Formats: sequence, C-alpha cells, structure tokens
Amino acid sequence: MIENPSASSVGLRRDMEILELLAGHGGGRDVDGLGVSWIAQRLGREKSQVSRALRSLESEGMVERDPVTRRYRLGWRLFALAARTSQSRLVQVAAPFLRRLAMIIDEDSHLCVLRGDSVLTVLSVPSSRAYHRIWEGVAIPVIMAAASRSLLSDWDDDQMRAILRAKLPGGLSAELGDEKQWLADAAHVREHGYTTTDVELEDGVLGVSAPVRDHRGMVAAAISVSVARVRDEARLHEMGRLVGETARQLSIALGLPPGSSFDYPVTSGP
Amino acid sequence: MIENPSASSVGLRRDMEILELLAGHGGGRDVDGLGVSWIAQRLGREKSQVSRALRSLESEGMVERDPVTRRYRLGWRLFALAARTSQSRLVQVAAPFLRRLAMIIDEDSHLCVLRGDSVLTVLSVPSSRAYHRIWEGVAIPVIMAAASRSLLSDWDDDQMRAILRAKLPGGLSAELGDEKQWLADAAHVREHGYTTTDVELEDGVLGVSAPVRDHRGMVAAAISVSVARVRDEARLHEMGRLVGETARQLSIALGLPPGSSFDYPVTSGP
DNA sequence: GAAATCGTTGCACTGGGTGCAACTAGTTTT
DNA sequence: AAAACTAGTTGCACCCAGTGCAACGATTTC
Repeated sequence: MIENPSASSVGLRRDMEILELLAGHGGGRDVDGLGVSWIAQRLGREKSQVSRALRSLESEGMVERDPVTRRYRLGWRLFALAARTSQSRLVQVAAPFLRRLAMIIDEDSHLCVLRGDSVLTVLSVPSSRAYHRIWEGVAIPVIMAAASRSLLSDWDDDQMRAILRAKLPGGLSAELGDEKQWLADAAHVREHGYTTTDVELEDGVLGVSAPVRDHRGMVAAAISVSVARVRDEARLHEMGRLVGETARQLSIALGLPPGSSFDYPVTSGP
Repeated sequence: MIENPSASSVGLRRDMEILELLAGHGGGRDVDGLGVSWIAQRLGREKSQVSRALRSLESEGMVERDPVTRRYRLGWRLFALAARTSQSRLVQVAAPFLRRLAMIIDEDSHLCVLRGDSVLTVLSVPSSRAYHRIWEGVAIPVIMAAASRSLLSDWDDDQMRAILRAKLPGGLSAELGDEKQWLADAAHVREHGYTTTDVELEDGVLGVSAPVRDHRGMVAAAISVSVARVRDEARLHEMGRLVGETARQLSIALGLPPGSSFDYPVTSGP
C-alpha cells in the first residue's frame, strides 16, 4: 500500500470524519443532530461501524445523544478539551480588544491564526449592522484570506512566494492578485503595522488586517476587519491605523515586551 | 476498574487518555507541551504506541507539535470543531434545564444570546399560567432587554458605558435607567451569579437573569425569567439564586470545567 | 398489519494495532 | 573522543480488535 507520510490510523480517521460531520451539520437550522444511518451513508461506511463508533465516542463524552430523537451531536468533553487549546487563551485575551475595536469602527472584526496552509478564524465580533456570517471555527485557504497578508508578513519573500505558488492552482492566480502585490502588502505591514487588501473578497468589501505578536515577537495571529468599501482613502488608512494599534496593544497584553524591536509604532500611510 | 458496560474502543480510549493528559498539563505550567516518553510512562503504555498515536492525532490536527522542543500540545482542530457547533448546541443542551427551571418557579423562562447590539431570544419555555408572549426568534435592543445585564456582565465598565451611551438615543436614557444601575447590576452578577432588573419592562414584571458560560468561560448566553412582581424581596432573591444555579449547571453541561475560576458559587443577596 | 426505516447485535474473518527490540539522533559523562 | 544515557522512531511477528454481512428488534409509515 502507498503510505501517506502523515498517516492516521483507520479508527481515528473514521472518528474524525464523524466528528467533522457533526460539526459541519451543527449550523443546520432544521433539526439538530444526526442519525446513525444518515452518517453511515454520507461517509460510505457500514451502519454497524458507525453505530459502534458513536457508542464509543459517547462513552468518552465526545458526542452525546438526544434521549428522544436518538440523534447524536458533539459532546461536552470535546468542548472541555477545546477550552484548553492555545487558541482558547488567545481568544479570551483578545475578546475585549476586538469588542472595543468593533464598537469604534462598527465593522465586523475577526481574529485569525495560521494553521498549516489555512487561515482559521478563532473569534468573530459582529458589527451592529444586521446579520453577518459567523466565521468562528472555519478555516479557509491562505490565498483567500485577507488576514494572510499580516499573518505571513514576516516570512522571507522566498517562503511567501513559495506558499503562494504552491497554493494557487492555475487559473485562480490571476484574479486573486499577483505576488508583487502580496509582497508589497507584507512590506506595508512591516512598515506601518497594518495593511489593506483591495482584492475583493465579497462585493464592495475591503480587508484591513494587522499582525498580533506573542511574547517572542513572532506573529501569532492577525486582526482582520471587513470594511465596507469607502471612497475616502484617508479614512481607510485611519481605520488601518486603528486596527494596527489594537493589534499592538493586544500583543502587549499577550506578553510582548513593550518597547521591543517588534513593538513598533503604528503609522497611517498608503 | 472492572468493566465499563458502555465500553469504548481500545484505540479511542488511549487517544482520549493522551488528550486528557495534554489538557491537564497544557494549561500553562512550566514548559508547554509533553514529550512522548513522559506520556508513555504516565499512562503505563509502550513508547512506540504513544509515538504512533500522537502522530496520527497530529495528522488530524487534534494535537500539534512544537517543531523545536518536539513536545505535543492540544491542536487547533479541537478548537475549530467546538467553535462551529457551540451555537447550535446551546439550545439543545439548554432545553431540559430551562424546562426544569420553569417547572420549579412556574414563570416564563428564556434563553438569550447577544448578537451584534441586539439580544436574541433563542428559546422560550412558558409557565403553566395562561397565555404569555413567545419571544423566540425576536431580537430586541440591548438596552431594553433584562438579560443584557447578564450578557454584558464581564465586559469592562468602559465598554459597557460605551455601548449604553451609543445605544441610548437621547430621550430614552432617562426612563431606561442610568449607567450606574447597569454597572451595579453587572457587578451583582459577577458577585452573586445573577441579577434582578427592577426596571419595568411590562406592567408588574421583574426580570431575573444569569449568565451562561461556554467551554472557554466566556458568557455565551443568559437565562432570563420574567417574574410577576412580588412583594417579598427575599423570595425574589431566592428565585435569583435558582436561576443562577441553573445557569451554572448549564454552563458545566456545555463544557465549562467545574471548579474553574468562572464556576463561582451562586449566592443569594441583594 | 404489512412494509419500510432505523438502529443494534451475533459471528466468522482478517488486517491493523501491539509489544519487543533494534535503531537513529542528540546530550551528557568519563 | 568514546562511552553512556535519554528521547523518539521503525521493523517485524503475533494476535486481538475492528470489519462486514446478515439477522434481529424497535418504530414509524402507509
């Protein structure tokens, strides 16, 4: 058999597929929870296998079963474990900062981290306006996230080029912006402490992001704000300065020594 | 232990033991993360077994490895799974708690969440008495909801003041109570685990509410009960204690580590 | 009440996990 | 610098746990 270098055991893979399915369908509006047969069919596995796997997962508290509908959903144990991840601490420290930021500029604010070749949003604070999609827990490819510019900002140019080329499957490269723009954006982050992404992610929305550093000065996360397209260039960069300043304060709250070489002043500039 | 009737598969049990160990020692001790041999010894298992299990877990993102120290800690996948479902799970898990509460005190009980600058009621359990308005799916402004006191209870005073001022359009401020009362109510929540709102929302009705925390300890929702105005102050606070205790138990059911700093005892007091 | 759906269980088979030991790699000791 | 020690990975033979099929009980549907 051809070995996957990062191979996972069959049992674990099956369990993870089940958990992922339960998580994915958690946002469903209809009835909540999934039945054994539905999961089995969706996964292309034996009913019996899924039934037994779920019972095991239940006995460990990873899933729980509704006593009446007999449907499964994710369990308390998973949430308890999640609370102990490194992301969890980050979120708790960052929450007040993002709330304040969202209140001031009244736009959706997100906290994103880099995981592998995806950008994971770990905290979303919606603006006061209407309903916006919650991105928490959702991972999107590096090249499609506005926050990537900040997350990758202190990578070598070569490494950045490498990940961009690897992750741009042909045709997409044109519409998603070229390397030069990425490198320029990263440079802007290094100089000014934030960057704006003029690539359209959604209609009429700009991305403003800034890097958050941990105690060692390494980029640990990024604050990303979706800004409704504005004509006023100056106002956009004023927002950028605000995002950058918030990221700087959050970095210090996370243990970045104030005044260190990484704790540079945030300046507003094109 | 002799024999668990609802037995878990061998592989899963081993994986869970590992994850639990990582969770227990990941919470900021000396150095972050655990090594293979240490885990193996602690679990009384073969090194090789632990080594392979951890590699599988890593490939699924359940754990992640520090590239330099080669130590493992809990991974982003746990966080991502939990974040995506905590919302929808809330209602399912909360339902029995609210039903029980409504049965004991025989008043309308509601579960409310904060969305943007509105308070959304996601679950309503009516009392046995006659007709009461159903609030499910209804969003009302923060300043007009009794549950807000609990939902905002661990915000900074500054942030709370900010949202109050921003959302009080002039003339309304007078009749809806002043900032001091809000801050006092929030403080009461932090100290006693619940609060009562003596501002009249409807005729002769008081609002009793308590914060529900998610696995991270953040306020995720609030239980809010409309109590027919009672003369007896002591009875009101006894109800408050009951609401607070229900919210506490619900929090734990949602994954809040029992005994954590957020899991404070609920006390009845003015 | 027949039929369909959903979930669980019994059982023979086999493939993946297990434990031992050898191995590499890094660090400290002599 | 060789030896000794620690940390982690890998090869391999054995064998038990997981697999798939099918039958079964429990509900729901028509």
